[in-house]
Amino acid sequence: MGLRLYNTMSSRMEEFAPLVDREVRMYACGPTVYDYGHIGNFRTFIAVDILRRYLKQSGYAVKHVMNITDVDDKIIRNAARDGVTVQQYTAKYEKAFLEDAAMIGIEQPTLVRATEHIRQMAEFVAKLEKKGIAYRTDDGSYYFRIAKFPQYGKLSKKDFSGMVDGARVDVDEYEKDSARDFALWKSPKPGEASWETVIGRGRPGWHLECSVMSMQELGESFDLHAGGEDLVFPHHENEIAQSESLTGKPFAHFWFHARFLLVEGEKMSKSLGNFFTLRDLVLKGHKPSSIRYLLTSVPYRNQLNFTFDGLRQAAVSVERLRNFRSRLETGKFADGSNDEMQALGKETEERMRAALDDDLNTAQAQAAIFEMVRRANIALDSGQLRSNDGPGLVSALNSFDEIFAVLKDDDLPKMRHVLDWAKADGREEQVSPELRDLLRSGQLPDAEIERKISDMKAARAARNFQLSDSIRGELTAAGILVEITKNDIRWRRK
RNA sequence: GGCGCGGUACCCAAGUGGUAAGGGAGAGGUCUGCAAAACCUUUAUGCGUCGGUUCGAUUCCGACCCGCGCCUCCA
Repeated sequence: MGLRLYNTMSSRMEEFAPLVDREVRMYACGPTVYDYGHIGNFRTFIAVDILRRYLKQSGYAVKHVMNITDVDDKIIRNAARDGVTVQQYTAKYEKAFLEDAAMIGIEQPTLVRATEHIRQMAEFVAKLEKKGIAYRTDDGSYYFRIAKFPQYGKLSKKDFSGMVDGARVDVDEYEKDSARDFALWKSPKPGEASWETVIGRGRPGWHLECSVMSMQELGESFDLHAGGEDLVFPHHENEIAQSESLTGKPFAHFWFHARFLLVEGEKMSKSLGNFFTLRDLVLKGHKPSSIRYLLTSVPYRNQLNFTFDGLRQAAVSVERLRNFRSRLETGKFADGSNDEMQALGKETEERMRAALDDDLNTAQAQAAIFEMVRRANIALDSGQLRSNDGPGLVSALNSFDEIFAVLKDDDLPKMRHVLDWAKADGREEQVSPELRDLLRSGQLPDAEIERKISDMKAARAARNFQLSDSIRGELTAAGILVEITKNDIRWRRK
């Protein structure tokens, strides 16, 4: 039993088998760094991250490459507008993107940048032109001649066979042989960035960069290519056309596409006022772990409705898991072992594996872990959980977290970092009271809290509940949650 | 218009030709000095609507209604 994935190319589920045994070469289309990343972007990147993590957990060596699109029309225009270089313009957003990705638990792939491959892209176009597949227009732009690639449309299932080739179609400023022919290389515009290359001055088309960089890093044929569903056409279709018409070999074997998310039931857009960057959400006081959890809770091929209610629910779910782990780690159990608990850990790991093998069904994997938590909590409550049972359950939790990455309680420092950024960036008015409130709990040092906790213990030993409660009140006000258990007091930050 | 996806309890959401995972919320309860955490009970004879196939359909087929995506660079 291995991983089965939906392949956009074949429109069906397929057994995933890499070209080279035990090694996966995958390429994911990354961000265009012209602004801060929004939650829609991160849904896709998290879906790819889940795939990457699960491949690793399944024993594959994963070579995962992602591009940073640091040159495109919008970037060039904005840079020209601001009077800075393309590099100066994108540096800020690339840095922000990488910080955000790390904040939300995305493992960093090997990064490749478009601006560092301009020469190779021009050479690629030159080769295509030599084969008669690319052609130059009077203004110095280059286009891909779709008529030369009969399979064009095979990924997006579009039929271009009825197209009349050679009929000259007028498309405002450019002269193309066919309206469908797409730009490989664009001629320079006055006042905007361009590069001098073997095919002349200009700038690369967007589709070209992914073909060139993926094949350079992973070879002419590789295992899997990922991106958001919107990239199926034309971006990925064009990559296939460019790459396969040049090499004559199959390009990527699996095509992995993440579905768009909705926000409060509607497509996210600035005009609807439901457009959120990751940083917007943190400034509203939402934890990165809540956001990650919510984004992983619906399988990647289903539409996910992102709501603030859902975000709060996700926070509670994560809390439940963290509480459970803390119970396991800090509790004292009688010696011995319990057969049911011994089996539970293994059973849960198997259920999670079966769920993820099934086209990364994250919802079912989560259901499996919660089932375990409930059953183990019952055993904990009744004293049936023994000292030898802990490790198996912790191991299942760890397997879960290798994929979902929400158990580590490091939200507050991450959120503080966003707060600092907001201050430095003049966005102080966007900082919500909720965020400020939350971050206060980080201000009391551990030693101070421990001291108050031992005061509480002393007061309780003397049955001075009034004093104990007032100390607890102070801690609660400072954002510290205090739990009194049978023979101990546990605390954590809100 | 062409191609594709989906409509499951108060909310989010998985799933199956044989009688509905999981999470959240609400209500009641157990435990507890109180609180928190945890646990228990409870909330869809029902899975958009209407037909059909079948011993049996939420699951397959058809029609319709509604939502969503792609169809010139938005993940």
